[in-house]
Amino acid sequence: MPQLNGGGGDELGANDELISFKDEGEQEEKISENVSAERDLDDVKSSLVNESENNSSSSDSEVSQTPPRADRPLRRQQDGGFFKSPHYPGYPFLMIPDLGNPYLSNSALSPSLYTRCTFLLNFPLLAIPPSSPDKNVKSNAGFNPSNKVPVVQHAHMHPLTPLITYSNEHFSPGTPPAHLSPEILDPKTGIPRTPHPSELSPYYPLSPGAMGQIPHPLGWLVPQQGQPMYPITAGGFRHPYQALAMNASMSSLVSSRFSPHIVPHHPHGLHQTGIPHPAIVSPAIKQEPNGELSPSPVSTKKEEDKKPHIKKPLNAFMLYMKEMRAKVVAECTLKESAAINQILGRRWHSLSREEQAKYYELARKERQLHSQLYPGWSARDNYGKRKKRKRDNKTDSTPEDFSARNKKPCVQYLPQEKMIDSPASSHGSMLDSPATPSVALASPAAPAPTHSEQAQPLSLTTKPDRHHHFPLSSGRQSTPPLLSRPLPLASLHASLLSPPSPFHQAALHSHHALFQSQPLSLVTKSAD
DNA sequence: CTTCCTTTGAAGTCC
DNA sequence: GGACTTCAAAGGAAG
Repeated sequence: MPQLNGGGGDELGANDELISFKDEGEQEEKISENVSAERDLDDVKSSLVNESENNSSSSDSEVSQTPPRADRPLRRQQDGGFFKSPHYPGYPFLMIPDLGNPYLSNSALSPSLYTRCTFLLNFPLLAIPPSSPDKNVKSNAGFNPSNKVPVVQHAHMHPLTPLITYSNEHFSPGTPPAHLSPEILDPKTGIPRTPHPSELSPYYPLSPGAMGQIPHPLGWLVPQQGQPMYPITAGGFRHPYQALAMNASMSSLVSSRFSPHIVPHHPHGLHQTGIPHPAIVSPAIKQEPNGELSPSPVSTKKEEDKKPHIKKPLNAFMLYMKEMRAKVVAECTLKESAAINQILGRRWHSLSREEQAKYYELARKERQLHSQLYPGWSARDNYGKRKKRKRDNKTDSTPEDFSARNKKPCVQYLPQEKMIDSPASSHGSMLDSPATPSVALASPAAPAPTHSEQAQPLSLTTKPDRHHHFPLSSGRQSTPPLLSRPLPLASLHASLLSPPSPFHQAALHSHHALFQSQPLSLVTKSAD
């Protein structure tokens, strides 16, 4: 359990330490790679175009390509993939695929597999000279080349803010009241108390003045207009969270902002705290999506069934996924979450320490808040709520078992290579928490992508067998990953697996500039 | 309609 | 304390 910041702002210092080592070579490497990437861009483009044109008669040697859907790129442009995710925090620019990154040249992706990725075609931003990312950021802040990029963005919007939301619909980049800073409940007394400065995240070093401008990191707690958004039904509010009590005028606001799913109108829909936290998913409500919450005649349900389902707080990776999914989906025609998640998993490993640290910090706050909202909640409460997942193939999984379980053979996937190791798997996720910078510093920068992936066979399904490097890590992956259903992963553009591009770094730069007093060396370098 | 897939991390259980 | 299990999100695919 990550401890709270012990030393008031120490984490910042820690982050600085983290940052100092970071990307010294990586960023330069990226830059140089980008140079060469430009050189390859034409090839990539032409390759992409050619294959896009020809993929209707895709080669039979290709890896299980799903039938090409000519409508995909067009449709995506029409419906606007980015807007599909209302929470998408986005940066005011596109993440330009790092064509020179090791994933491109080293990954399991064949260039011929770009076919399903249309981002190059969809994002004319690629034509923008990469010389001045900052300029691009500004100049493109309101530019929406394909109606896929959110152009309306609060100037001070925290890129990660929406991640805090348990449900997208709760988030609104409004201006939170300063009094809604994370309220700390004394775990013993249950009495709200002002959080000690050391308990506040370094990522939200918000002065009281700044609080009025920057959306609350815990967005779901903060409504538009700076009003608390806890819906209170009559007598429903009996949470010790007194400081979060809302005035009566909120109910109307809440009613308009919350769907019936979220704003239950009967006591059963409320968590025992009286606060319909977005993490709460009431089974009863789920059953009546139209909002008719009339007491079920079948009230014979067990008390447990009536309990709202309090979801687990999202971990760092989940938060990252929520943010990045839309981007990946927008950049690629792939829609299968399983495939997207593989990409995201790799990109996660490719994140720098401080980038991951942000999510770890957010996740820590999530857990903290979650534990405050639901003091008695335990992850165990949700055990068994889901259907029993089929047993992991890691245990006594024999080839027979595997083939029996899986409907499709994965013949096209090469045998799992032991060395397949995602770039950052060298320790990336082992970065438990920013609170333990010493551990994080123990080994050099995560990304160092490479050698191992260079030899990686043509398969994206080769999930890094971290076990080889982290015998202490979860045994979940103790056996080579087996793919039961061949996903068209190989058709992903390698760049989707790449670490954030310099443009992304620039976004982080902007972000940090807004939210941190100290500049990050990493972005400073990248700005060069 | 339900389950699977896939990812990482947190937290739970079991030995 | 290590190994293992479950669940969190997501949405297309498959049964």
